[in-house]
Amino acid sequence: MKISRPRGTRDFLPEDTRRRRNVENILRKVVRNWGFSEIITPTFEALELFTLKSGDGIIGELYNFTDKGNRAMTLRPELTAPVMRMYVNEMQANQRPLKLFYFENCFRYERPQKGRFREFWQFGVELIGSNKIDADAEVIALASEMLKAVGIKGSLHVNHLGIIRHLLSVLKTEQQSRIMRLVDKKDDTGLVDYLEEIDAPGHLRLELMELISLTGSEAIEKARQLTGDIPELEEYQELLTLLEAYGVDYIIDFGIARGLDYYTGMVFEIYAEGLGAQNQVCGGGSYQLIKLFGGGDVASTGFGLGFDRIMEICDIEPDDDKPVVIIAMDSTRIEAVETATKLRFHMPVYLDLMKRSFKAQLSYADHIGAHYALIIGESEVEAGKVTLKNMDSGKQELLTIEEVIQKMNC
RNA sequence: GCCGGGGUAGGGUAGCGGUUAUCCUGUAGCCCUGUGGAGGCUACGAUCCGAGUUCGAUUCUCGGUCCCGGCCCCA
Repeated sequence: MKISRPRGTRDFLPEDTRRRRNVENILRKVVRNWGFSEIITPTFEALELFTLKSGDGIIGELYNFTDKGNRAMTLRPELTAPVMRMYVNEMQANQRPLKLFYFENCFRYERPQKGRFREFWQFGVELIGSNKIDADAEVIALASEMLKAVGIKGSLHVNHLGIIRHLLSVLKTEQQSRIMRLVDKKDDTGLVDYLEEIDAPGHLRLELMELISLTGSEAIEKARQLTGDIPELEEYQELLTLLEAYGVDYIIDFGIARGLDYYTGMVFEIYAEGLGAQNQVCGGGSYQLIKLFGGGDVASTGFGLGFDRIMEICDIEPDDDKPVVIIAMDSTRIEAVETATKLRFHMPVYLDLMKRSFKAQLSYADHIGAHYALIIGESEVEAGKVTLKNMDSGKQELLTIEEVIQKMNC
């Protein structure tokens, strides 16, 4: 009986895994250098954690189940909620800001397509405890730096929701969120229809439609003409100034809304090319979720990077790990094992496990792309040395094990 | 949940009603029991699943499933 892999999941072969781990570690290094600490949360959580955040509607998109104690559980579909839950459970007394990051797999019951899987990996950052624009700026700059570190050019779109919210403040809360969702989807006709439906004031319609179309260097000034001098606009300007100091290229985009109610101010998204319909590689903003999970009124800002999408367009290759292949005769197998054991403290070593002929062992070394073969035959054993053969040049020399270690630069 | 395009050895493919199901690559071994990469030889290995049409289906029809892309959704 042949069992196939579950839909939307992937097997990562040795080469894929090496590439992924490599990129993953590059990202980790960057984030650590920005002063963030890695955390791990459970692979499954109480279902309520996510319905509380996103509504019952998401259950259809979850890998949820009832456990043997009749508890409603789910594999995590994302990590922001778990991290906030962890904060509320364990870290409320910690000094702020808390700078946390994670790299974990998530699960969503969705139709797979390019850059979208049922099991996927998210690399995310959450900065908890600061509601200052400085925190927002640092988080955006970090996202931008991470992508740069793995050689991805993306376009970064930033917005400050305070401005659109100011404009909409005359409307009811639920009308506001409906509008935000339509803006997020870039559904202009839907938006016009809805404004008509709720009979929004004419000037508001015009101002809103103009605001969300604003982008580019003049955008702030144009927005000011629409809203007048408001603190949110000041703050936005301050954010942009900081981003320039960080050396981040950004695009002002009043059309970024992120569709969800818990975003409070700054929001951003990064798009990359070569990904088809799913071209967003990063999204984030400042939000208020901690209160929802029973904690205090603590602001956070963070983002998630779609690691699989990054891998799709990232062409960074890991360094060769210079393996050495030991080639022995049947009569020198014991010495070969002993030598391998010593060398394995210093380098990757292959030993023949197939009882192959001398020639076939050498051929194997060639096939796996080894740069060095180490010949241990009877004459080498007699001399108490080994023959190191350079597979590229074909040259070989008789050396002691210590000399081999030194020569291999370990 | 919906729409489109696809499933032939491990990978890449040809055949499109009757073939020992093609070729390349791969893997194991031999030619060649202390020197690899080339070549030759041998072996291994496939029609996604199930129904239907037919004397006969890899080929045609339907259903399922999986893959690819898109819609919806995107926390």
